[in-house]
Amino acid sequence: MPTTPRARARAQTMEDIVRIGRAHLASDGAAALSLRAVARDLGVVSSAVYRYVRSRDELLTLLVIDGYNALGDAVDAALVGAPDEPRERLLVLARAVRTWALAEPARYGLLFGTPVPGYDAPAEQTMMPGTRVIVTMQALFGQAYERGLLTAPDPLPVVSGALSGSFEVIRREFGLDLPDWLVTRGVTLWASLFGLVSGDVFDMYGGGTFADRDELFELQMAALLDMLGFRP
Amino acid sequence: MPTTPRARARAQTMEDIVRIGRAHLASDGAAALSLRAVARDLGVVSSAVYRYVRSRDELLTLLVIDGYNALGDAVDAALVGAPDEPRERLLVLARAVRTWALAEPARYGLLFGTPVPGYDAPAEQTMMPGTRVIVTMQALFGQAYERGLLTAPDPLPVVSGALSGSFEVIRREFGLDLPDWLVTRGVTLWASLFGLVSGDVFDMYGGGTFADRDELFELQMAALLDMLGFRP
DNA sequence: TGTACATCAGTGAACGCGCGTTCACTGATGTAC
DNA sequence: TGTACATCAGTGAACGCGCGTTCACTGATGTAC
Repeated sequence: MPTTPRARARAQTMEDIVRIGRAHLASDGAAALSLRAVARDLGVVSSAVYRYVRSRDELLTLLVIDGYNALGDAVDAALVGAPDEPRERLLVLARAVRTWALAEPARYGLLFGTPVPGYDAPAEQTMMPGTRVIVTMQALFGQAYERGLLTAPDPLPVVSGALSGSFEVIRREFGLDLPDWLVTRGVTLWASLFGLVSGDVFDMYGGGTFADRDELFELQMAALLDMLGFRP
Repeated sequence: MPTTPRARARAQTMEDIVRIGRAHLASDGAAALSLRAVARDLGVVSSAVYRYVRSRDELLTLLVIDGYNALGDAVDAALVGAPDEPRERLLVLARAVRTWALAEPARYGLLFGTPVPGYDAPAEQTMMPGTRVIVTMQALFGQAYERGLLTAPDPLPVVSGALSGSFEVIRREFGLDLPDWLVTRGVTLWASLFGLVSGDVFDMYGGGTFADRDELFELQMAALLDMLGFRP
């Protein structure tokens, strides 16, 4: 894509900045991310970084987008070889999220942890990459539903008109025709999955409480997939 | 308790330091918490704070303990007036956690969000207050089980010897006799609850995605309590 | 193909600000006789 | 009850470090004629 040497050098430097930023995120956390430190590692005077990045916040935004895409790519890659069976594919997706999060705790924290004080991710830029995983999940909910793999709760939960309207917007956006109860349970699964993963990554249970966390996660996911409506 | 004027003044100043620290946590985040800033607000020269607190990390520890206790107190207070019905009491507990978290996002983030880089909470001091809510939950699981309100999943999940051993330790520590499947589902409920709450507090769904988040939370909790085994 | 001009990456100094922690000190409060 | 001494809260200066951002500048790269 970049044609002239200068343009190629620029693209390379841009990549380097994000890579170095990632490393600083991992070692010092998002709040301590500093353009001066990035410049030092880049081997350049601090003001030079401003040729590439308008401000510290813009670098944070680049890292947020980079993180969402890395997670999305990891999930997509894991699903490529998975069997065409919605429950199994949801499990594969969940495992991929957890594995990525455990391997990249700082990036995971940037995306799903405490917000960075004084920083608001610009929705126009982060929305698309930020919804990749939930979009994939929704599609799998749709498949499971169409194939009759899900049992509706009995009695059906009562959803107010206002909230049902929100669900309708989601249905239209994703072009999926899921009933209200499934949207509800789907968003419950989604939020719960991030609870399980955060519990592991942020070490919410004490260090040695559970002998085998991988196994615990499998059991937890099984419980949550039952909750979604898969017949046991 | 403190008898001499000097001791009373000391206790008061200690309280002030924690109170000011809480305010800074809320406005600037844990990573930016600074003893100098606390000293400024306390109306005292920066080195004076070292008469009360050994280091910045020690102040963080005080705030962690303070936070866990505030959450524990909020939950206990909510349960005082609640009916003697395990499912209802679990709902009340969950609502209390969420309400507290939404009212105190910074403190919630300190306890359950991204770890503060370079800081490790000393387990000897934070363990006790840190487990208050889960201990209360476990007791409610126990009550529900004894009263026959819960249906075991069928088939029962298979738990390895190692993990079952971890469950046994928990059973002994809390003096409760819950079967493995219930410990599993209990810890799933616990982690999922914090997923739902984090989703709300850290704004994981976009701002206006759901018309009524309180209602959504009720629906989500209903789904999770079904998952635990309450007959619908 | 060669020249003139425009673009751009990177420099170095500066502004004004923040931080944690140590240290020798003063003066007030508490205690033992 | 009074005095001598010990304890302790708070001061102010200092050390050595960090940060984001702006600005006028040099020298290399790219482009239009």
